[in-house]
Amino acid sequence: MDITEQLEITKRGCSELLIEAEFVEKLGLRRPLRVKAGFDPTAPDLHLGHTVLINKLRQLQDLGHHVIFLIGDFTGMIGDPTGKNATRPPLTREQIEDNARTYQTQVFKILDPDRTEVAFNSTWMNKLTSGDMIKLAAKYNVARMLERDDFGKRYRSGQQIAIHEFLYPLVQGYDSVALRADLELGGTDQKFNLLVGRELQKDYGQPAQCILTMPLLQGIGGGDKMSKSLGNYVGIAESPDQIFGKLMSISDELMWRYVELLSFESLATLRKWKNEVAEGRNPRDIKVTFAQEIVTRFHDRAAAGRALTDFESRFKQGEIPEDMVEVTLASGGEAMPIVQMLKQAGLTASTSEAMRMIEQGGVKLDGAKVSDKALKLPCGRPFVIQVGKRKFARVRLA
RNA sequence: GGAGGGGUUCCCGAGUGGCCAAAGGGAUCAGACUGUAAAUCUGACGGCUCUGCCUUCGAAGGUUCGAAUCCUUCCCCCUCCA
Repeated sequence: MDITEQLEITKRGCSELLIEAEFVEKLGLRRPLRVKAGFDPTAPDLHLGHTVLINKLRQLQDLGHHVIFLIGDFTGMIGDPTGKNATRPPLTREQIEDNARTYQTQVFKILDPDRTEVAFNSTWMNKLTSGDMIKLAAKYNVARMLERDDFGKRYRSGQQIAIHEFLYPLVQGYDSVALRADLELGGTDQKFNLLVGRELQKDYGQPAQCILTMPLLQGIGGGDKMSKSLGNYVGIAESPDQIFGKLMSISDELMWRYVELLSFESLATLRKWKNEVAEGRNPRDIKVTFAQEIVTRFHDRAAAGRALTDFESRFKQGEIPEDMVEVTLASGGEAMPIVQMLKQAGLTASTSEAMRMIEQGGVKLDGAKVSDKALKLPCGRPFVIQVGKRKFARVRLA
């Protein structure tokens, strides 16, 4: 593939490519480039936000480059300095290996296992002597460290910076030296650390790696970055229905960002889609195609098909989904107030919320809106209860 | 070590003795609209055996008919100086 095309694919969706001219030069070498990306060894439960970077690795892999999936087991002892959790309990060897395995099963849904080298930075870091460590530390100085935004802020505001935190960027940089990386990928927040790698490689007499930073993916609500704690994420281990439904709920505007960063459709196809939408095609169609692609990636084509038909019947035609949670509640043979059922079936967080939902007309029983808060339901036959648009359960009293 | 400022319901943030389950904003949820969405509008947003009752305003005590608001002790955070 010609260099211009490779460059375009590499830059797709990225935040920055440093330094583009150097990268073009490296491509001109006509050999597989060594592409490095580091990952934290803490418990990995990946969501689509994490996959932005991994997708990029995949694209580079498809271009014939050599991807090194680096697990920062040594760096994990330091913990990336965020100022928040400077002291993190060190992981045991066992935990790290366990996490590494989980990582791989998830990551290899995207990356080609045969063309991916998995490395642990403890491999070389544990061999460094104290003397080597001092030599490494001597390569950088405090003023430069303080250029890192996070360190700078903390320094100016008088918050503590532990000495070992300075080692984090150095170790990460040294990894690039040890791996002779040609290109390192990271989130935009990693820019500083990635640049340290460049500097250290020069110090160690190697050509400096190029740097490709990827933006943080926004959550499904737009706005904040996707994160588990904000609840605006799409986990790659989620069910086809969940993934599909969540992706369909994103805004039209955000959809383009998602497609750019998450889809493997070619840039030409993306341009075509945009034109079509500009000419009046319903963006919904694009979203369906895209959501199908993602479900297929983490499950399979059949699951994607099912998720779609399920989704259509549920929302478009207002029908209830085929498979829903089935709950059996013990009532001791007595009829149970519906608010209790809603709570006990996990459809609402409390009976108070159940009351509110009914008041607001958000509760349906066998498809009919419930308006009586005091309604009691008898034992025996199952009821299909719906709360809001998305929550369903088939509940039976025993 | 010294001086000062704070800790309020998911978050930010008002409230300085009763009208406070606590303003306002954000987030979230429901309803309408729609393309399932966004935007917009409406409403909800501690709990319960729900026209009432119970528990919340860093923690524990105390004053008072009555406290998020006053007092005491303790815990935690921040700013400035050394």
